[in-house]
Amino acid sequence: MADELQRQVIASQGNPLARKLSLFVPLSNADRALLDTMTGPEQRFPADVDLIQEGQRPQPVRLLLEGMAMRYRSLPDGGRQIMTFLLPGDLCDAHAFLLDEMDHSIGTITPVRVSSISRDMLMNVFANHPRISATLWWNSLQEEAMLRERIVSLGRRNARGRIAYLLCELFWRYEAIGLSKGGAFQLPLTQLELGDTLGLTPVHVNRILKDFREQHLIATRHKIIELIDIAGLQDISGVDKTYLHLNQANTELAQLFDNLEAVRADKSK
Amino acid sequence: MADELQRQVIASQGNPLARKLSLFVPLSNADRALLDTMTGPEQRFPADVDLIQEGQRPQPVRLLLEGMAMRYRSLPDGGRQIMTFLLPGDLCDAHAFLLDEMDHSIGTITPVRVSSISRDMLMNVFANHPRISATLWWNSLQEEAMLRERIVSLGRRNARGRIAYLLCELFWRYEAIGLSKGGAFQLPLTQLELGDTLGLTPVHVNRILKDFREQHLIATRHKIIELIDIAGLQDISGVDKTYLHLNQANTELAQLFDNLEAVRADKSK
DNA sequence: CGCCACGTTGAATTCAGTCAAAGAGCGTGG
DNA sequence: CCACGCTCTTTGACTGAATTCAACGTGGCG
Repeated sequence: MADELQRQVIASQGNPLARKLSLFVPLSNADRALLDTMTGPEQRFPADVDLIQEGQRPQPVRLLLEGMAMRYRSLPDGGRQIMTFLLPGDLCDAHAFLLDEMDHSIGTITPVRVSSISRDMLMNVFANHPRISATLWWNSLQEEAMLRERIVSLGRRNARGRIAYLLCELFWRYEAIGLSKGGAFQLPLTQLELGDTLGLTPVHVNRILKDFREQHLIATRHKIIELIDIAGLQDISGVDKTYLHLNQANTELAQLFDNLEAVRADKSK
Repeated sequence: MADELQRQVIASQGNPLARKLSLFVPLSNADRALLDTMTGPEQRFPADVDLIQEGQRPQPVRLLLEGMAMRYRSLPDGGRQIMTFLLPGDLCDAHAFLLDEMDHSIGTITPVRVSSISRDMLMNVFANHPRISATLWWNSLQEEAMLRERIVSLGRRNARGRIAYLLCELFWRYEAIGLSKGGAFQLPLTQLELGDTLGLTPVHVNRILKDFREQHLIATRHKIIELIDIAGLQDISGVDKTYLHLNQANTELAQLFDNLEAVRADKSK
């Protein structure tokens, strides 16, 4: 317990990428230093702009430092499906740079601060730093797990379940990166955006949120939402937190990567 | 027709993994030889069994050689959501071995033949064979893209659109690995399974398939389905084939990996 | 043959969507 | 400072796509 607290204290400092990746395995100071050198100068973008659009060639990997963004796809009929929300510490395309063409867009929801990681830097990390590579890998596994959970939600949960699930996921993710307070966190999404995420109309989202408020499951003020009864929401959605794989590194494997790193270090002497 | 498809399965021997990965970049003979050495002895499983279950620790990566399997999740209410279908050449968990616990199960739909790739072998490939690593990477990117497309389908398409989309995806995937003939391929799924994939009841799936048949969009006999009017199905679903990223390697990047490989080879002399 | 899972069809029900309109919040500019 | 315009939220009445329930058909297999 004390260990965990200690780790959180360390984790909540400095580089948002390091903070995020340390959720997987503890990072050494050397690791942190390396991660600090990976990111280029900071850029800012306003709300409601696209960082990259469907059909474009992927750009250097971007790291979200502050604010909220989304992966989404525009449909022929004018509709939109939001697939993922990007929170501070998330990488915009940890790997998509292998592909010729984006199959979705990334747009800002709030004003954001981002920094870029060059391809060369990333290739260097993959070639020479197995443990950091592993954490980046874990990061994309977690993303994939979130996509699967979204599929479960859209396929098998009703409107109440979907909304309850999304609120839980966002809360857990904000909590993990130290951006929650009690059960409360900043939720800058409109009801239209919630609907476009969950396959619901904004009207219906509104009705369900009203219901949740009346049942004292949540409270909202301005752009802050408080999950008063997380257990209740979990129950409504049937979601199980383990899919986020927080602090669930396969320790045996992490060890293996450490060894690989040690071997590399030896060779280079 | 069934015979012909079956013969195709047998005829298209050679390593299914190599066949799949070569969809991304052309593989050299050395690459193919390496891929051949990666896989262990063949195992067989009957239909309707789990290769691995939710909550278990991921096992050595499995490669599907023949048959069909699925990733799915069982829900507290007894329901099931199928997230992905695994076809010959697909890896069961190219990377999940980094995690402590599976967040979903993998079950067979038909009898299958699989072989395993040991962790050591995989780590070796990642450490020493950048181009193969890149193809494996592309493979998981493609999987992720399919998950996103599923989300779009479940979130924004009606029942007709969802079914049309799934038929197109399966056709394109079978076609890519040489297991289709004209617009026809083996579809061993029950209508219940289709429903569990698309968030629909089997009853409704049945009605829509009937409608598709009457509109001469598809024809079914036994477990073979023929997409008579693929353009029509695409139109109904609004799906765009590019999300599968077939033959869409970022050539510039592939080159980069080749160079990296060359440097490695030099060093080892 | 007879079982059993799967497919098919019809009728009633319901959850969520659609349409419409009014209210609330917020930035901007007069 | 207020008025305007805009977007977002809220609410009600109606509609409809998909579900549910129920029954019957069918095809493969021991």
